[in-house]
Amino acid sequence: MKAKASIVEPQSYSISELAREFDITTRAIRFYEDKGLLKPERRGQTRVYSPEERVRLKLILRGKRLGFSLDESREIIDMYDPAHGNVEQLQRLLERIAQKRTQLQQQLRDIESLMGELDDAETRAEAALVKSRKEENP
Amino acid sequence: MKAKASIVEPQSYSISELAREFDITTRAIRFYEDKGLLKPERRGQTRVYSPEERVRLKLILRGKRLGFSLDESREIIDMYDPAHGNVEQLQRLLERIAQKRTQLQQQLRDIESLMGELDDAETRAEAALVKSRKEENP
DNA sequence: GTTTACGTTGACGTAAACGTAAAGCAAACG
DNA sequence: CGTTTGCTTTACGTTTACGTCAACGTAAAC
Repeated sequence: MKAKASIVEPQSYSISELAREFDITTRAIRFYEDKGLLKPERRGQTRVYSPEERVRLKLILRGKRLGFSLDESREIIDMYDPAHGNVEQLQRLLERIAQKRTQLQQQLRDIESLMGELDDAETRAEAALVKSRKEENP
Repeated sequence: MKAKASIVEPQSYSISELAREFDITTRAIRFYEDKGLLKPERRGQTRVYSPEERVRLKLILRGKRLGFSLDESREIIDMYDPAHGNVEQLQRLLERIAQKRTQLQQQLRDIESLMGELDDAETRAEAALVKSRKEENP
């Protein structure tokens, strides 16, 4: 029993719709296609994006937020699709998954420490602010 | 009562020592200096790095792991130093701290979801691997 | 005394990720 | 019918973050 909300997901998107939604340029979207990360259909000349393509775009942008290159994002996206068939490839896939996980764990640690330092910096800045206000209003 | 370990921290480092330690090139280190992220002293012509400069380098590299540009890393590093004096600057600093925190929280969410997806992908890949092995050894 | 190691300053090259016109087609509007 | 709107391809430009020589200095090692 899946209860869908009353907002129906569009079955297709234009390039400028996607650009507006994600606040990027159409140039960027075409660039991702050039690099093999997107493969929209064509209605004549014009690009038509399916909901699946839209998801791929979201994954690309999430990758960017995490500092991934487009090649890295492509690799990650490729991890979702069917199973790459043979044993060797599957083992390489499992290795890459493990590597990515390790990298993400490092990023988690980096974020934690940076968060702590931001807290400290904030504390000092607030203290300095109070002091600064006193000096300006003695 | 602080009990220091028996390993004494060097009081200074050469550029190639730092390059080896962090597995980067001396070219990169000089580049960071060009961009104003490092300011080593000089013994004659030669650069001499204090432990503090070494920490700054570590912060730069942590920034890179989080996908920050050098400009962003410089901003973050600048958040640590004395208090920038006047009220306006302190308020801008507090704003930037808040912004960075928001960004890091987004990164945390991104990592969480990606971690989950890696788990799924791993599960599927392992299943496909078992199946693939059976087919090769029927 | 010269090879070897390590350092220096240019200066040019390059890969990634787009930005920015330029020029053209195609439907839709007034 | 002309023009605005939206899309297309082609192509050169730009920024970031270094890589890669080249040519030179200095100092220890053989």
